[in-house]
Amino acid sequence: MPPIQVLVADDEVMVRSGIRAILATDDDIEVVAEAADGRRAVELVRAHRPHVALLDIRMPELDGLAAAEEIAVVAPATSVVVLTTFGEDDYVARALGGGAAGFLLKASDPRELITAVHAVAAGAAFLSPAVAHRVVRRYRDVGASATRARRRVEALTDREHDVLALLGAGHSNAEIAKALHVVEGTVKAHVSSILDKLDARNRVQAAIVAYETGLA
Amino acid sequence: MPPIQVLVADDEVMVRSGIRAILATDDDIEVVAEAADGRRAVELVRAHRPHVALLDIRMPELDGLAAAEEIAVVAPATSVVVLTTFGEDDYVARALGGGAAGFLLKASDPRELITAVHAVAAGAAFLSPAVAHRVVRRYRDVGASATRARRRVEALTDREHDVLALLGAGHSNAEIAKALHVVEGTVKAHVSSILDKLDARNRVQAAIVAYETGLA
DNA sequence: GCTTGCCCCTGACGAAAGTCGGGGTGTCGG
DNA sequence: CCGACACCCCGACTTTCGTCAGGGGCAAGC
Repeated sequence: MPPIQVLVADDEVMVRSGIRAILATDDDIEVVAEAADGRRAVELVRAHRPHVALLDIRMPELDGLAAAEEIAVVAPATSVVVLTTFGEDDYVARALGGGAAGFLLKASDPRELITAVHAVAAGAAFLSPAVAHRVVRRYRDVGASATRARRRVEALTDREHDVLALLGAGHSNAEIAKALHVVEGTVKAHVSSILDKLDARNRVQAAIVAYETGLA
Repeated sequence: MPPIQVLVADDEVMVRSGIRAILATDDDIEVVAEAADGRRAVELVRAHRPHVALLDIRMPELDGLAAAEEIAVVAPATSVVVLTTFGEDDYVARALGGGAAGFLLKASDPRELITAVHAVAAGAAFLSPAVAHRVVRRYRDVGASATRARRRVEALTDREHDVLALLGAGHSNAEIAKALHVVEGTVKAHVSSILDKLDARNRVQAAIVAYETGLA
């Protein structure tokens, strides 16, 4: 098969040549361009259409995150790997949200770099160990709690569902009553029943359940 | 370096030998054991301590998900890759939650299999393209709302933070008062101030903010 | 056709939440 | 030194919640 074409972007020459050297050890990878800032990286991606773009976050002009977002728009076929020193949570969220397929720490084993390039070139996601933990944990937490909560919510009647959805959005009983065209007393009774079924002691706990199931 | 030792578990012989054949093309990978069901897979992992365990989800005795969970406990050094036909959301959540580091679809390019083994052996996470989308999307959504909420929470004082955390967990003012060793009136005043700063009309809305920031 | 059970509705009443005004303390700039 | 300010604390008052004890409709089973 044809080699994987890669663009490398980092403001330090040393780092760029280091990455080049590492990637050179793999026959299937070819570095086709280098950029010292984010703006130039985007331009070169437009020109070369590489399979993979390796972007440092800390770069002048346009940082790696902003560059990743632009690349996702102007060259969606190019997979972006974001490279950084720290696995800061906000960075990870923004990188992945912005369309990056990989997130690699500079402290990683050089071989990970090669693996990551192969992975994202194939369309998969690759996350450095330290980063992977957080993403997976969060994914699991959200998924697990949602599943748990969903089971309890299934016991509710249709009307109670309606009430819970509004309750979970932070509405008062009076507001819910108006929305459902009943008097407040009715809503209170429904809420009472909901609390009972969800095993909640007050509406805040019920709201959390609603929130977890995506009702709110 | 020493080759990556791999265990392959699938109830069909054909699939196992197929995987073997694919992995054989990589010099750094060595299949050290095969299992036809989950129970046996766990036993063999205990015995061989391979670097990577490749588990099909659909297996007799113990399915791949349950096996992955057991392996995470009895042999945490072994990285698990879950292999399946469909990227069903519940499967992904359970697999990753159960400690799997990789999730691969059988429809994938065979080369992904090799890349995935390398990736998880290095401690990273590897997700098949289709699966990666979902995980990343969810991660981003959660992260985005958390970031938004976090900004508002920064305006709170230390004490208000404490109160919000307990409030978000569904505790009553009386309970919060007891926990913080103040009288209820004080807590109410704090809550009032929190509602003001968070632009919330009642404690449920405040709780949602707390929940989004991970305070609760 | 009657009972039993479930759902949706309602009003009254005690309990919790939220508002308001205010007191004490520490810190910072005039 | 002394406002001005921010934080934490408190109690009295009003509003909202949550519980309790029902009534009416509707469908399933005897």
